[in-house]
Amino acid sequence: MVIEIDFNSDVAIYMQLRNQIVIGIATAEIREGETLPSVRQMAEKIGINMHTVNKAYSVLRQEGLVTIDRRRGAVVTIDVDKIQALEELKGQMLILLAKSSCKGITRKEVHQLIDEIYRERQL
Amino acid sequence: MVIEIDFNSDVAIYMQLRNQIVIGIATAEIREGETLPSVRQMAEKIGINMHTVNKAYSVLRQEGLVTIDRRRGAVVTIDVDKIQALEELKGQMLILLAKSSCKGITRKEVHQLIDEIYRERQL
DNA sequence: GTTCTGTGTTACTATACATATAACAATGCA
DNA sequence: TGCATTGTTATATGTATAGTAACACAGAAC
Repeated sequence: MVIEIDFNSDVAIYMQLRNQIVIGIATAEIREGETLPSVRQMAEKIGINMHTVNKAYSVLRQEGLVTIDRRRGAVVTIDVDKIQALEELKGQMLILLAKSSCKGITRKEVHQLIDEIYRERQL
Repeated sequence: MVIEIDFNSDVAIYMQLRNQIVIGIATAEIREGETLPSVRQMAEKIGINMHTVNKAYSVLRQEGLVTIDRRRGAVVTIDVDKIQALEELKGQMLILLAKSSCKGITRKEVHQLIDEIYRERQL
């Protein structure tokens, strides 16, 4: 799994990493039960600090996507709480849609964009 | 326009304010050409610091939703760059969809949720 | 014209978060 | 046992968030 960090982005490094791992899990590039590289390995691979990787893994744990264990490291273990996930999605989606609506993007275009993303990324 | 801030949220206050103003513009509760309350008025109304409001307004300016002028304050002036808006939307939507997909939310459910949001909030 | 009020802006401060370095503690293997 | 690898803790530093106080400009009131 290739991970690319944009150091000029205003998105925090640990968040960029978290996002790409989430995408990796969603696209089955990383499967449930598999172990993520150790914080040191991952850190060296992408040229950031071990601690920043640790933070990303912690966020993933808090989001119920991995479990962390001193022996095995971070294992992809999805804890599905669909109701909470839907609520969360709704709140964040509202903000995205509102901004888009201001910019003249229609409901139809949003639906098309979503299908496009599912198709392109094989979600 | 009623604005509510959750001081226990992990979302920054200025971002919560920005979000609610974006929703206000999207739902035409605030129309193009109208002026937002002055930073002091808004700050007092919702019980936060003037400077935090200023930050929210600055973000809105950077996003091309308002223009700021020492005389008139913050005026809703939408600068439509649809191509850029679509690109931005796509990037953020991908992350949302990936997370949702991990949690077992289907493409169909996403489409339904979007229609639900448009209906409920009259976007 | 002068004063007063209201506007955003700037300077400065305190706190929290993001990121990094170094040392630590626990586990597993040779 | 001794070594290597794991996540963790302690500490430091730069950046972002949020706040207080003082400023400078524009317009209204007088």
